[in-house]
Amino acid sequence: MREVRIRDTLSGAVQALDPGHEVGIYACGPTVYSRIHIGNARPFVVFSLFARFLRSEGYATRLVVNVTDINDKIYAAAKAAGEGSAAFAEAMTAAYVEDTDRLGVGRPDAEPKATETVEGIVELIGQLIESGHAYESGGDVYFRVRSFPGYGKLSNRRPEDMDQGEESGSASRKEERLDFALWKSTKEGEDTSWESPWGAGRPAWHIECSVMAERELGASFAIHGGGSDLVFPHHENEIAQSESAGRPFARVWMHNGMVDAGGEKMSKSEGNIFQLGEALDRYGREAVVAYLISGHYRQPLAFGELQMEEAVARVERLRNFFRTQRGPDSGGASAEQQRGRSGESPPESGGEPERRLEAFREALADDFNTPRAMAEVFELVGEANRADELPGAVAAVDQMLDLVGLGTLGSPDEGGEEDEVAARLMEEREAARAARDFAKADEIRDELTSMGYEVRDLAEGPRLVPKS
RNA sequence: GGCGCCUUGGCGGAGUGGCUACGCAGCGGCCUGCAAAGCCGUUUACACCAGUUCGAUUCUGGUAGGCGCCUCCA
Repeated sequence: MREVRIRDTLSGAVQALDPGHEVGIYACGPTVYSRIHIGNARPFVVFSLFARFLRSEGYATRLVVNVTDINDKIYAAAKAAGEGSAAFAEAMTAAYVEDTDRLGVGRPDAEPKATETVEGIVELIGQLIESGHAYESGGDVYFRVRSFPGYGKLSNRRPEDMDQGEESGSASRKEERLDFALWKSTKEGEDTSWESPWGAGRPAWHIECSVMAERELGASFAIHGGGSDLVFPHHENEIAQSESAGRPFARVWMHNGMVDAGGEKMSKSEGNIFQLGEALDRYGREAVVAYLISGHYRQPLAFGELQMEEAVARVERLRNFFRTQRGPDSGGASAEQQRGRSGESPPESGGEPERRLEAFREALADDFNTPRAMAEVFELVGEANRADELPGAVAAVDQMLDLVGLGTLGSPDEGGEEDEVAARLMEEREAARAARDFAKADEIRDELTSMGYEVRDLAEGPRLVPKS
């Protein structure tokens, strides 16, 4: 177990995780009012892989990613779709799970929903009212911001500079402009509501995360994560709600940068979105994951056709590494038989592969620096390609890639249905080549190409590769 | 206006007070019947101006430009 350090948004300092305690991670998930886009996938991938890395280092880790399924936009979107908002939210939640499943980085340990947390929310709001941190007004409940001296510490702002910016209509119910809603009374046209001491209504944004994080991870958990656009007001408000109620909250705040398209943040309201499902269809899951880890999680990441094609090429280079390193016969072998992780011996002690693997892990331990880690992978790939033999290289690369959700690249190509036909054609082609009948050999290659195969004549013999 | 971040070679993107990041693309080779894969070479990269320093892309100050949040947002 090595020391893992993370840059903390709150203190601005790099903090080492406490190996003595469970590392509870709460990462804000999506509000389910539409299909998610590439930008939404970034935190999902980053935190899933970070949790995977921590586990591999021996940290007891628990990852929680919530689903916010109560929200103004859900009512609006459901109405536009002519559906009930509950059914709409359920359908969108299912779509979110389906899309993120396809990323192949696993599911979080818990995925609580706002709709299943209302009881706890009502309880917390009650406590805040009792202690004077919140007040009821016309069926709504608001948080009294000036009652919490720490307000602004996460986003580094002074309350007097802020403006919660709600429409002037509802603002009149608040004591002060910067107070924010904890509970909203049911409005005209809203088809879901919950009973509360303040009448029928629903939780406002922010409060559900305070409750779900504590319920799943206990008070004072290790890491709270999410997109950098949530720092204010969302996370600032979570701190205010929880700490005002005497409940210690997250110890470290970890925020990922935005994915931007055309120099601007990708967001649903900007309309410059690229849906995750479409990206998966078009480029494949490995390329999408490889793209998302190609930059440091805290920095903005440029998105575009060029970037995705580059990710495809990068992933293909890694596939080629396994194909050539494993020799000409592995192409058609069964997947289980050729599994690198089980089959190949671990990297030799003290050898180059082991040094690269070590550097890879160290890069991840240093504020989860995935681009630096990937540079180690490519360095080792280059070294192995150059060397006649580099024992342990395949196993080391496979281990590194597995850690960042790209372990499938080490799997041999799946044989297609035309396998037998293709094999026979290959034999015919070899016969033709032996007879120096290259016209016929090229004809057969064209035929194989149309079947979706690429033919590579290696020094050790010919090789069929499914075209990606 | 307030707070924060950023400006690296054609593109993406790390990093460091003095040593080739890495990937993609281009160009020229090697290998090959051809092609692919792989390998080798390649286009004086660190926005600008000062300062600190033996030495700065890397630290300090300023200038210009960009981005994010301050309203829903991963």
